[in-house]
Amino acid sequence: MLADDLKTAPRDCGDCPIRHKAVCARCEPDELTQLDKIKYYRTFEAGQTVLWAGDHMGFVGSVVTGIATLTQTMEDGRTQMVGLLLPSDFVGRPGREHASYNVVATSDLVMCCFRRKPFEGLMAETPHIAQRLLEMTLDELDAAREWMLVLGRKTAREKIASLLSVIARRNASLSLSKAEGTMVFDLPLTREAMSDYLGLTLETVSRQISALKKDGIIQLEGKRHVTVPDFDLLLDEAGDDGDGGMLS
Amino acid sequence: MLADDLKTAPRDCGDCPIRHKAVCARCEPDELTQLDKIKYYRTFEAGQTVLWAGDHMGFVGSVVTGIATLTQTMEDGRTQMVGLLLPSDFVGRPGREHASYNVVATSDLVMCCFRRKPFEGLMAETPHIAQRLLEMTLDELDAAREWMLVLGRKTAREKIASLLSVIARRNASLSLSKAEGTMVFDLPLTREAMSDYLGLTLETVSRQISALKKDGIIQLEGKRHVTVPDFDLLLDEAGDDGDGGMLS
DNA sequence: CAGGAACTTTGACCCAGATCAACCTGTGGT
DNA sequence: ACCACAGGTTGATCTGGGTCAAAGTTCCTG
Repeated sequence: MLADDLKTAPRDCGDCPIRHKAVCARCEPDELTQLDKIKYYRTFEAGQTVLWAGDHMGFVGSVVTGIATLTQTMEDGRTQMVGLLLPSDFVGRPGREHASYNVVATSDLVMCCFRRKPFEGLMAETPHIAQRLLEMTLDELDAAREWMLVLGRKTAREKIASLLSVIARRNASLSLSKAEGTMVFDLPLTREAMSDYLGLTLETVSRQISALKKDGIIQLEGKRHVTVPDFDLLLDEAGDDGDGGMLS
Repeated sequence: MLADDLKTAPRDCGDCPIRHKAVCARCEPDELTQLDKIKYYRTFEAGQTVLWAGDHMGFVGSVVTGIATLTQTMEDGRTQMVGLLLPSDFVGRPGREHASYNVVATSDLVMCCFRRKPFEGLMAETPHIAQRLLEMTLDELDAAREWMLVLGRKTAREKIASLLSVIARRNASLSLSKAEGTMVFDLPLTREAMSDYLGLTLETVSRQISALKKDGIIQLEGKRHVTVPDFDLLLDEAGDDGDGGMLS
């Protein structure tokens, strides 16, 4: 299965599914050629740790397919997820020797990696890369701040509804459809991972999901497959104002 | 008093107290001349709102002196601080028409503003500005993620100790001294602002500060002047591992 | 197809922090 | 000098979500 992934991993940037969204999105063909020289693919199985906080980082890179989590842990084991890495998201910080967070593959994962030193050199010469990275970092900062409101001020039910609406909205944008009306998707996270994202216990996550189901806000088939009959109802439960946080 | 601030505001970038830390830190003299053409100073009194979320933003800029807060509010009034803006911190997002957060001056405030459109143009031509902004944004993202752990997983006492240690550490870095041993500083925030930062009520903030005082972790003169006899003890209370989060 | 292991749900109980309320303290205005 | 008021403290009580415990589901693996 890993061998399969390696075989099906894009060899050519032209075929790459994240070509227009990743850190290389703005690159011209010649810049892409440069990047191509220092890139290589790595695959990870679901559950595998990509990086431990404090590890030396020889590379930076982009998630091509699959999902990974960025987590921080206290000595006594309390864990907080601080980022959810989806296809096109960037891992690592140019100029930084050591990883700041744990990166764990939640599903099978393919990453497009660049050796760090050459990448930093390329970044200094190629404004298109730095520009795109700035834009992506600003987006991540907005997402992190949005999440601070969720963590600091929302109730357990609102937290769950917020997470579901984020996942639903992202799924819609992948399939190029609007975030409205009936929506169907699969949860990419276990109850425990959700609890780490939301600053709750897994029992509370389970209870609140059951409650939303009972109230008809969502429907469940199995543990992971979710149907949202009316997206606006879900947004009401999340306590967000109407606009859905889409500012520009 | 406002007139005073205006008079004492630096007219020349050479004298500017944030020259080596702000978004202009990397600029060459000629680049600085360009920036100088589109810059102007604005002052705000303590308590004044600099920007409302959703406002049209005609400018971006840097905090020169004073302190401001970045907050997000839900319709029912629940408020979460998502950033604390200190001298040299940047306000606004290039390319974004409207403010995403409320910006409120916590103390009297002087800002160095740039008209947004010309600034965006300059950024495209001057890699030094974009480079520095990327670096600053990555630092803010790290700070936001650190705060997600505080909000999601720490107890009230740990939250207070975390906030105090952040403030103490920052004060130390301003006075170029090490963060260790006995430290003395003033709280730049009201109890209510602290509660908005930490996702607590102001009563809980007050109680936990009293508890830390009773336990000898801190001493108080008046409401704002804090003495930390042993910084390591405070860090223990914050639940942080020894390293203090200084990764690079 | 039995036996696990990982994940999930549900119930009973408890407690940290919220809420409601009273009072204290310092500062500026008239 | 007095008052008003913003900011802060402290007490009493309540409750949302945590903790502990048990059992149900799904999916492997032998």
